[in-house]
Amino acid sequence: MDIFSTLQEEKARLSPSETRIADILLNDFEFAVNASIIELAEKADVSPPTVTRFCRRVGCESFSDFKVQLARTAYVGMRYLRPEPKSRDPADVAQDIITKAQNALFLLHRSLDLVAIEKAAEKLSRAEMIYAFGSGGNSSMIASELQNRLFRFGLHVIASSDHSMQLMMTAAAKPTHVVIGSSFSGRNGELVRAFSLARETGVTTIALTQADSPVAKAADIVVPIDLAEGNNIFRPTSTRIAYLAAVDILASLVAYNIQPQAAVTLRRIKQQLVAHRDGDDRQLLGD
Amino acid sequence: MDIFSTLQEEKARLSPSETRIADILLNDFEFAVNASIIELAEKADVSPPTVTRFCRRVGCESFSDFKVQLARTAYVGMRYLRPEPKSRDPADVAQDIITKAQNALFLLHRSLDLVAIEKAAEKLSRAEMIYAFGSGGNSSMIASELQNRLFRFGLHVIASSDHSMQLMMTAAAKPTHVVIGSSFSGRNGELVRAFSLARETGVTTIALTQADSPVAKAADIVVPIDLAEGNNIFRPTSTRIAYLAAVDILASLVAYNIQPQAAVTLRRIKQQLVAHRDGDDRQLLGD
DNA sequence: AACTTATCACGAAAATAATTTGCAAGGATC
DNA sequence: GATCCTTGCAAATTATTTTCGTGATAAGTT
Repeated sequence: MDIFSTLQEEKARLSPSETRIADILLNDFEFAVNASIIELAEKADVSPPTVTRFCRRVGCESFSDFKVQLARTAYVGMRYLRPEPKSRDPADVAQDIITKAQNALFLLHRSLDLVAIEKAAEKLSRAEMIYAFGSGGNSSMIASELQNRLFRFGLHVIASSDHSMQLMMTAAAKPTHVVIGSSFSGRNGELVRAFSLARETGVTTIALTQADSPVAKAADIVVPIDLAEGNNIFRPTSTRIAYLAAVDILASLVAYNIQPQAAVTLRRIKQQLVAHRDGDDRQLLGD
Repeated sequence: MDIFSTLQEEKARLSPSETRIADILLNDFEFAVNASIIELAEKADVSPPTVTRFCRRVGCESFSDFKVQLARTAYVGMRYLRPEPKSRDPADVAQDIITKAQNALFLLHRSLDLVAIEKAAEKLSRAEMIYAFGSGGNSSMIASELQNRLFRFGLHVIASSDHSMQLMMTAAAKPTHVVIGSSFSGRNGELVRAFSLARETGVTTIALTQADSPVAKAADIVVPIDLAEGNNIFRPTSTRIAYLAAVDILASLVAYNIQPQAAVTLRRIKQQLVAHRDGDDRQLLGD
């Protein structure tokens, strides 16, 4: 699929010469994408045929195919090997943040559990009422985001970041309702409690959280979001961007599921907005 | 710098044969990155040398350099030319959303006004009080995000998505305060009013919005966020991801500006959280 | 223990394929 | 009609792959 995963998997089984080639890829990637097979071979102290064999080994047709694959994944998939921003220069900070965000999306995409997300979309589409829970700044944003996205399709959603309210709402929920909760850490004890309560009443629960975490274990359907380590805890945005994208995918699937109803509601919302603004209908739905 | 910008710029000056090559790149990009120079030449109905010349024209050393460049930018920078998701299959929907999000980040990075963003960070760092305004679901999220990020550095921030409150707060603001507002459409009339009011009192105003829009014109410092067309108005997330990344960059710069103070506050917040949870201190700051 | 035999990694050289260069013909433009 | 640009042809160059053979290591055999 992509070279770097393959490299990771195959690493152990590589021969000494091949290992030297792999090292060059990891250490001097810029050189590797621009080099010809001969230059690469020389630098790795191997013969060109060995390079060709290496390419085949990691799943490419040929050396040129290999270079294309390399260049393609590297743009997003590779840079996270780069540690912290080089300097405090705004350009570097920006570059660093953008790269990490793109990388978070890349990793999310790779690890996405489509079956779970489809199942979740299915449940949400049929829900008579949806409760979106989350706390702590990040997850509360995801909860409002769920509300913001789903009400547009004519679904009934209420978001809450208030533990007590969450419990009361869950207690009042019926089996035709759905509770969906987000927890970046997976250790939001109050959310676990709400999920357990829901389970007693037969209310379906969906969690957007780390796999195998307490929150995940308490939910019926888990949409796992596991990003590799290295996310600076003081800079949560890249993780959050991954969550947002997951919500986006979920909401889009829900929209497709309930197409006609969603279209009508969206059109009405849009008419309101256009009338309110200056008649420009190419603008986003919601400022 | 990257091929697609060059292509955009050069497009008009290309000869007929070169135009045919360019068309293939745009229409059948997958073919183009995998093809050899001969295959590409055949498909474009030109001779291989013409392809080589074309590569030079768009700023590459050679054909292979060209392919690397192509593969490199294309992964994120190109796919937005692809219209809608190919199908409703979850995998396609996910791929489409991730690609668009990455692309939004790519475009943001390219068009970022670093000078403006640095100036904004400067003002925010020194502000005695910060008001973060935004409405409409998307921008209100950005406003809370600003609050969520900046309070962690020990700054005094209050976010509001309520027009009347925004006006009252602005009226009460002092010249040492800063008003920062977000508007995706740039046409939030109430925000324009708040900005104008602030200007009368000498309060600095910062806008995160489309360049040259009414909101932008009303602000002292504009951090323009202009993403190319083609963002489905029913799916605002990719635009919002760009805004979030912009906020992230802004907040990081502010953090660097006020380093010691920020570090102290962050540490205290973290202690609270760790004590409250199970002592695991590698988790994100805020769930 | 010594001797096959098989297997594999690897490089040299040959064969093949791809890419570039030089040059000339055909058009367009002034 | 002169000039410039575009383009393709063919040769030259360069890059890549294949083939084949060597040497090393491991496994089996006497």
